[in-house]
Amino acid sequence: MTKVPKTNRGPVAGPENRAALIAAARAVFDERGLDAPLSAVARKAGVGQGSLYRHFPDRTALAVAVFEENLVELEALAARPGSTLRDVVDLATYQAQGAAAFIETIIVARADARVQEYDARLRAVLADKWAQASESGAVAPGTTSDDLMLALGMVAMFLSHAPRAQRAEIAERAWGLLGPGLGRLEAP
Amino acid sequence: MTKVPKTNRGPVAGPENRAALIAAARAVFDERGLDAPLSAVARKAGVGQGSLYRHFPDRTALAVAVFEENLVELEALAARPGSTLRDVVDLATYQAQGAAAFIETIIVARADARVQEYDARLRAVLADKWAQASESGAVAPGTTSDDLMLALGMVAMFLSHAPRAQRAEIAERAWGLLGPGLGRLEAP
Amino acid sequence: MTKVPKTNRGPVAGPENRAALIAAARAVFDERGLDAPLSAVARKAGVGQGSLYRHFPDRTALAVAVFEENLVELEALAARPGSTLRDVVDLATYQAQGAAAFIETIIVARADARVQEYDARLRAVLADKWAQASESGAVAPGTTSDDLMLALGMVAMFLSHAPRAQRAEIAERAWGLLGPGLGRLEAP
Amino acid sequence: MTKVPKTNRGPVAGPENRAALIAAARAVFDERGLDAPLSAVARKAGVGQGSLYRHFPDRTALAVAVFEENLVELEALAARPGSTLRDVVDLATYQAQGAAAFIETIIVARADARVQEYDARLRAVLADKWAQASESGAVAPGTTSDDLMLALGMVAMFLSHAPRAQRAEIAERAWGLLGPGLGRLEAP
DNA sequence: AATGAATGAGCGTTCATTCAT
DNA sequence: TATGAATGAACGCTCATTCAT
Repeated sequence: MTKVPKTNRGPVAGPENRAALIAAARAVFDERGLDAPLSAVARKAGVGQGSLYRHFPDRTALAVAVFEENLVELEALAARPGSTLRDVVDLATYQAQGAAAFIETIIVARADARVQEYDARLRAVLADKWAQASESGAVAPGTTSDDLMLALGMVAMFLSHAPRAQRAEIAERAWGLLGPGLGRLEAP
Repeated sequence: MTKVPKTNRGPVAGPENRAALIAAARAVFDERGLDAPLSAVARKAGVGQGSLYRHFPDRTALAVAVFEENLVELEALAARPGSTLRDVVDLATYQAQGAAAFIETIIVARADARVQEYDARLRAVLADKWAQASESGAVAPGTTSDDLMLALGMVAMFLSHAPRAQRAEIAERAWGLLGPGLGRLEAP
Repeated sequence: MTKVPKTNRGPVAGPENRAALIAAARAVFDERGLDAPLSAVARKAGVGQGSLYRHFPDRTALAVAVFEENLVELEALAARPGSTLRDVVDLATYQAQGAAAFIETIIVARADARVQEYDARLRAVLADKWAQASESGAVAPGTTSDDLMLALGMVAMFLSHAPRAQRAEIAERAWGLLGPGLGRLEAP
Repeated sequence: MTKVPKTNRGPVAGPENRAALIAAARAVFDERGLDAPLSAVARKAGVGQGSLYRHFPDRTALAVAVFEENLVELEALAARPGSTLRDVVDLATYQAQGAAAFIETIIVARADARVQEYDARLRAVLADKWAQASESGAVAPGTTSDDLMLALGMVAMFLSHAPRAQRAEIAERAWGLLGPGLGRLEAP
């Protein structure tokens, strides 16, 4: 008559669960749309509802976590010696396509502290790279890295509601239109 | 189980109610966000739930009605002799600021027949005006009116989630970035 | 600017509408199930909601009307010289198959005065014919016309929820089981 | 927007709730008719709406649960050495009187997989007992256990809409009529 | 620390019924 | 007299959130 609890692997499971939840969220929201029930994420991650809440108290926390994963990649690329501003923009665009379902969440919650922190970090990466490109004359005169943030925001926002299959093409066309206004972006 | 309705002003109330509902929807969604309860719209319009559903069976119908109101204005402007493509784009941008809360609804429902009809009408207005502007060399070489649709879509989508107070400034900056890629847009 | 009311053919339309409504009710309830909206009946009959209500203030009124149409036929058959009790039962069974969707309504509303009046008339027809059959020894000893009412009720009730395509076969099997308990029912 | 639930007795309440819901359903549907609101069942069971839906996602699930409770009893009786087919039929008839409000639900949903499974189990019990009775010559020649299923269906369906107080008497009269067609049903 | 059943407010939607025209 | 838009209570259902285990 001894009870056999399903599993409770103790503290070690924490980080694993966190990662599993992020991956599950990417999959679930991409498949079932932005307002899929959070319970579906927990189920997909093989984790209880309560654990989801412990790690991510709301949708915004989940979205920020996804973008932070992406941001780490982006910062790494930016730090790589030969990388250009254009490379960074291209990666960000590519990431947006894979995190489309979270974009709106983060835009809506732009006043949230966690989002603002993320935003500042992204802004810093771009500003830094922009300064480099600027020295090489690779940006349009009279523009700033804020313009690039705006452009990226527009592209990301538009991609966020595009059918997955068309995202790449749309992104290319969109940057085609924005290119002349921003500059080459390719530092030598 | 007998119902005692407060008032029933009869069928004449129909068109009035329709207009009241659209106005209420503009107000409610703008104040309370895109997923304000439809019941709030009915209440604000001073109309029963059932009447809301008779006029607008779903959110998309409401959004399309708002955009169709706007489109009539836009078609009138486009038909006015001296008007330029830029005038049309400016009006569309201005309208988007006032209908921000409906933009996402219509983008999400892009496969819906009612939306597609609206989309075709808008596309026609722009294509027509684009052809004029093209003759005067007011558009960037190699671009088409589809590029303008994309640009308008991006701007509108981005405005849709911007705080009302910043929309005008954002729109201006956005078109500033898109201008070089599209052309002057001002037919002589 | 003269208003053109759809149609209002005056009092003459009354009886026509009544018949159209009954026919529409048969069709609609048979297709869409017992709880199809009454508005669908009005629409199918090409008649306003209000007119439906004038003629038939509730579902029961509609059901009773259908059964009264049937009852007229049944009384005519019963009055025809050579007809046997079995003929009457067969016709009633056949009618039940065509009015299946109304049977439950009438059973549920058995306490309603209109239903009781219908019930009494049906009972009278059967009792009369039963008396005839009884003289010829065509009914099982110890049974009464009340037993026949019960049997008919059971068959009708069961048919009321059977798929249309199986009703005839079910009816036959059912009477096959009930036959020995009731008697031949065929007066010479 | 924080919720303050009255109580949450935790997972242990699960099985208790399930039983309470079935009991509540029996009571509520019997008192208030077949289409009593499900919320009334939840309230009577002292359980949240969501819990009702977790246990029984629709009316059919509730009806099947009730009949399965009954079926367990029936199978037990059938397995008892001295029991006759008639005993089984009598118990089923008795059970139908207590579950009257669910009968129609189950008949209407006859295509549902859960109902079909129940149906198959019931059919099996009757077929088994029928075979026994058949050996003793207790069934009418030319009939099969399918005829018994039909008869039981008719009786149950008719009972389902009979006033509680009259059910026992009606059942007796009904089987009185059906008896001669089916046989004695009493194995020695 | 993890689980997942329980909770219940709130949503969209339906439809019997009324009544100005 | 006929029309059909207006009404609004009530339903089924979902899901973010809590908390006993």
